[in-house]
Amino acid sequence: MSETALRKDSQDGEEAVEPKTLVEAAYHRLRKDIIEGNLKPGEKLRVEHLKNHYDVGAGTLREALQLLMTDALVVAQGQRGFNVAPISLSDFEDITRTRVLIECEALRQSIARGTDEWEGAVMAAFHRLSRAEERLDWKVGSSREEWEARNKTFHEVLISACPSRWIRHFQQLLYRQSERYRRISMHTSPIPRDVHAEHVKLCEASVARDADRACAVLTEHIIRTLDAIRTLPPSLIEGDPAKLAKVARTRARVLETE
Amino acid sequence: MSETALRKDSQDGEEAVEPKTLVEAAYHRLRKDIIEGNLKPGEKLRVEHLKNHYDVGAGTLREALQLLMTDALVVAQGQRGFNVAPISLSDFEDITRTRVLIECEALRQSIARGTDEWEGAVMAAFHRLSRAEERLDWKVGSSREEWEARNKTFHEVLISACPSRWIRHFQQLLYRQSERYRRISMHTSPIPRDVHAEHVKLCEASVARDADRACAVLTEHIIRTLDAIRTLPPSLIEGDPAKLAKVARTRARVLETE
DNA sequence: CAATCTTAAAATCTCGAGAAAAAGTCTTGA
DNA sequence: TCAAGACTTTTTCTCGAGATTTTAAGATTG
Repeated sequence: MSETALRKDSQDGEEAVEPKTLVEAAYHRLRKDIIEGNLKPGEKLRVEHLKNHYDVGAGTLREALQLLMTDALVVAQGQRGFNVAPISLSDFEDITRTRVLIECEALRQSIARGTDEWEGAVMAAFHRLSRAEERLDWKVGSSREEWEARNKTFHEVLISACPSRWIRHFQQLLYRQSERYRRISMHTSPIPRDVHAEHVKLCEASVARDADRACAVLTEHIIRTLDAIRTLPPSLIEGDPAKLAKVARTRARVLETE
Repeated sequence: MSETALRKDSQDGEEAVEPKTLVEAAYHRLRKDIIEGNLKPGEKLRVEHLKNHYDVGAGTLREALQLLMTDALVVAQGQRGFNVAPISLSDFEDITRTRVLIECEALRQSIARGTDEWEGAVMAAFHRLSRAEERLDWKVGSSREEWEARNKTFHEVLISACPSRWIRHFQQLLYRQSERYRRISMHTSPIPRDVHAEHVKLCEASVARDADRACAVLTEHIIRTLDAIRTLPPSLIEGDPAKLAKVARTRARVLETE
């Protein structure tokens, strides 16, 4: 159904289980399109058009949409259908701050209760991430996707020893949200940070069981993405209602004629 | 749709807006029944039977169920339908600990950024809660419900000055979860704590802008409910699958013949 | 020209029926 | 007595069509 920590099929590190139902499949495809920006923030999601594009019935698509509300990637109001959740700088600031709170707590718990096996998993994930970072070319999509996946895995493994299901659930929610913003910064931001150095320090501090230092590094790490977004032109981030409506209209026509 | 902080219709303190659609109505009724325990934890939710009871179509009920997954009150797996989210002592411990983290952060932010108007609202909510506590009789349902509502409002107002939508969202999620457990302790627990004294201290510290003390009191306050649950016989809390299946069966028949 | 009312179009919401899957039941055999 | 397999029943999942509401456009009036 979803890989959220509160649900049962969540122990996969990299890839989720096979969707068993059309609703799940549509849910995953929609989520991907929203996070990757194929469906723009604030855009109206017309069931009539989308059902053709995703090859499912109207009711099925509606259910997938309802499911996406769980991740706060889709919003709905009364009798006026669904919209992609809008984005804004203030929202991203909120997400970032809250993520610092949640993820640091998760890391603290993980460091406190992690076993040797956990340390090994951290080292392994770090190593795989390092390899991906070595051959990372921002202009090549596949390379970027590989890094993205391994980065996610690394952060997940770091807090995998956190025993709290709710903390992990919130972490996933916020990470997924921030993914949307990171996409924007990756496509446009010209300042390549030394993420590798940050990962090194984070890995070291964690395995050394220095919770305070690890959290400090992690906080820095998370906040830097916020700074990268802050330098972007506001037009990319702000959800101008008029512009969004136009985008939604044109997009709908495109999907219609496909 | 729901009063979650992330959605738009959330500024009502006491009662939500009128449901504009059948899905919303079914969602609210189902949520009420789950929180109040009319639908037992772990119980199977058969669409075929429930749609009669709630007087909606099958698809409509399915959508309401999907929506309830947002609040983690309903779980679903693959092709095997929906279940009420099970409960357990360890889950409640997790909820409580996470709630302490979230709610303290919310209170800190609220105390830091609250205006005089906020102080006034806190005093007002506290006063109304005190009145309800004066005439609180645990054996009278209406009195208990009044207290429950005002208690919720008081805690909501306390953190209403917290500017973070996500923190407020998580707070509502966790509060709603804990409501299920509190119901159990209220119906059976014989140890009436002096909640009023706790509320007094909490209110005083908050208005005095003493964040550290307020959080300490709040932490105590939240954890005490956990202690109350801990004294209960495990049978009330544990979700025995076999027993639950039986309960589900009989309950389904009851609904069917109604 | 702006504002309001009327009319037409599009989109949402809702329902019931049919296909696919799971669970339950019964028979058969060791 | 227990286990395995085939059959039946129940339940879930999916789809398309009709009713209701929102949105857009056009006409009318001050």
